[in-house]
Amino acid sequence: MPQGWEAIRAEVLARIRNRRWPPGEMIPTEEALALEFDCARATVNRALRELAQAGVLERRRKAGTRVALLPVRKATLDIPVIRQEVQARGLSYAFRLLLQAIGQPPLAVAARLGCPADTVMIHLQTLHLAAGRAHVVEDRWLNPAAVPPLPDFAAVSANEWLVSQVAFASGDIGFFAEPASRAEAEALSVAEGTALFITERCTWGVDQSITWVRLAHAPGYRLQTLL
Amino acid sequence: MPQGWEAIRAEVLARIRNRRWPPGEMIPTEEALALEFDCARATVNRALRELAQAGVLERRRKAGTRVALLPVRKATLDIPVIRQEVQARGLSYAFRLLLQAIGQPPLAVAARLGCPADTVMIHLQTLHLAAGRAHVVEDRWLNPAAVPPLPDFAAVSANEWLVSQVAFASGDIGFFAEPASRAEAEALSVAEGTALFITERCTWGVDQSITWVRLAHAPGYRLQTLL
DNA sequence: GAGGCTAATATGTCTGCACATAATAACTGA
DNA sequence: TCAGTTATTATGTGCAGACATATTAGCCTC
Repeated sequence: MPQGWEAIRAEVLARIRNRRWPPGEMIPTEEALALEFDCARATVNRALRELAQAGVLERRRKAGTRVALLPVRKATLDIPVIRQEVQARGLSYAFRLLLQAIGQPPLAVAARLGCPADTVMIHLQTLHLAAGRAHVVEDRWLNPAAVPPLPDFAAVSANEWLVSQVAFASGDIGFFAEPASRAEAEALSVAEGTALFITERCTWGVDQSITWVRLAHAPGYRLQTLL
Repeated sequence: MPQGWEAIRAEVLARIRNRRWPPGEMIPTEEALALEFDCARATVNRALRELAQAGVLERRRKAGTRVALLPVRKATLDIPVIRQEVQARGLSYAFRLLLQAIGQPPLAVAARLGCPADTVMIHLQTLHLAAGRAHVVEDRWLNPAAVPPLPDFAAVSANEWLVSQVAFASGDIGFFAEPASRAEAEALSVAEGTALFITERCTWGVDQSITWVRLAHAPGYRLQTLL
């Protein structure tokens, strides 16, 4: 007899996995399960809620709970600060500010951030090093109106400063592959056109855009997570 | 005065965002917040638990709750069946079975799955089409001992059949960029060496490996999610 | 001081109950 | 028969209280 909501979650998951409750099937009500497991309905609710959040169950009021037909697996990615990511692998971290300038961003960037094309922004390029070798090139456009007075970006990386200093309301992130541009190739010491893993991120405050950033990872980089 | 755990979550988040509770700071105890918000401690608990799960708060028994110093952003990716992903974009879906064979997998694949190098597995290669154009090349090794009798993979894509027919206990997924191999280039109708976005996935049952799969996405593919 | 025991405390979980909410099922009348 | 209304029902949320558990802070001994 399972006890505790985690045990109940495990038991329910086991019944799904061994097909006692096959995909698409309705499972008993919370009340019935509470009776079977001899616990409060709230406990069953907690367990089933977690499974629904993981995409294993589908729940609807009144209709009840069913095993998901095509379980949409959900993977959770951690998006750490680059320094943490490098140091977590036991490598030493360093960075070099390649460029700090002021100007109008490319149209694509302004459009993506949803701000006027003639907005003047801060342009930063930073090279992040892991164990002394080029790891990531960061290309960033930053809306000066959205952030507090700037620090010295040669002393603190924009990547890290923003995360700890500027709260954002919403954002999105995309991953794709692209051949290395000439500048990226040079910064990463690879041949132009090399396949690079790119991360592109936009963040917005409540009523204004904050920053757009593109991270070009050195070959061999792999974004990995458990299912 | 907020009411309901979602309102409390929003209020707490607002206080963090506007720096009334700055990063690293301890926030009041659940009991104190329950008093302030005039609700039960369980309600506050629910709100804070969700924020902790999102990486915004760090909680430890007895020590209390503090605002995360470097909020590890967590992004949740949906890993849908390819057919669903294509159709969700309003494109027609089709697939072609390129290869079905039996043999020993490459050493790297066997090692990654953690099974003996001489295990005989099923090798499948499938081309997935979106709106009639090459979208993804799927290269899969499947452990026949782990799955029920096989269907006709020319009629049902392995990608979809597995998800709905075979339960797995654990798995991992990785993303990276790689130049197109000759075979991939041919299947996707691109030049050899083109930068491709690769998804690689392993899944295991309770006591045996199930499958290893590598998806090579056509140029332009972008894995996107909200933060 | 250093090391180890003890008490205090914030969070984690559970219970039993209540009411809210959404969605289906049953019923009703034209 | 069908549209519209009402009743039913499973989940969603809330409350108050209790005990469990992990950790810290303080104390005590050496």
